[in-house]
Amino acid sequence: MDTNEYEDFLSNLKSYQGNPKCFLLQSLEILHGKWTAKIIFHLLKSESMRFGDLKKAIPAITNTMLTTTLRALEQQEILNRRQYNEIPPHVEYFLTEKGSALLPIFYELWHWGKIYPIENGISE
Amino acid sequence: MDTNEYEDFLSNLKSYQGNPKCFLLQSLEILHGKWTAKIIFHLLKSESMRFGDLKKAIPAITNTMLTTTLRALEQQEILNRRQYNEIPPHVEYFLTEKGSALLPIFYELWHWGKIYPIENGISE
DNA sequence: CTGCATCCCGAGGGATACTG
DNA sequence: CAGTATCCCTCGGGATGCAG
Repeated sequence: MDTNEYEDFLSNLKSYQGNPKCFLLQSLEILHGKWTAKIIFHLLKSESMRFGDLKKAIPAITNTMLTTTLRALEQQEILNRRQYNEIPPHVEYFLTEKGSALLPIFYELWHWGKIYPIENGISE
Repeated sequence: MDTNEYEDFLSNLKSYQGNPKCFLLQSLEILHGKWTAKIIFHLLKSESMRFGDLKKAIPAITNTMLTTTLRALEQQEILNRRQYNEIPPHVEYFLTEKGSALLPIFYELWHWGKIYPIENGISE
């Protein structure tokens, strides 16, 4: 973690006066969907995954939601779609640089959750 | 950022095989509400705030949602409620240690959003 | 000032079946 | 294999009014 950068953040935080361009809250919107984080999570550890791989990794997700979420993430340039023109179809999804840069956020979330575990554990 | 801790995280990430106790995704649930992050955000910079202060800081929120979100955060021990038995009523909200520990997550979100700004800026 | 009660709405998400 | 097409429904959130 860059110390100067961190100071910058703190001073920005303190001086915030309702500024609409708030990086922080915008970033959070990226992760808002029910499945968004799970998909990014699996792509962070696997370089690239096919549609079916993601379905296997996240059994509860439906085709519709997987497609919808993937499309949304693609549009936000979090991930890319690589299509091989074969029969049967073969499509791979992988994080962009922007998507991979989410790793530190995931680390901090993990770290926080480890220190302050949730009592009412989430079942699924 | 602790390097050993980070290595731990990476190895956990790689070896994840559908483990239901996923700190990462549980932590994310904390921030899911529409107003949750905004409230924490304002408390991070102000030590303590009254109900009315939060309403002024987040004009778009309704009484109902402010109350609901505050109660939820209180139950999760993110913040505490201090009530002064005065007329008129006087209540203050402030982050717990657990709540304050969210700061690094907010820093990383801010940092990421600064590097990769969102084109279709969020209006409000 | 700080909230609760009530009623209401729509978007986000789910189920199922079908296709190139 | 990798999706579309439809239809359906829950529930998170909004509006308004009242109360201690």
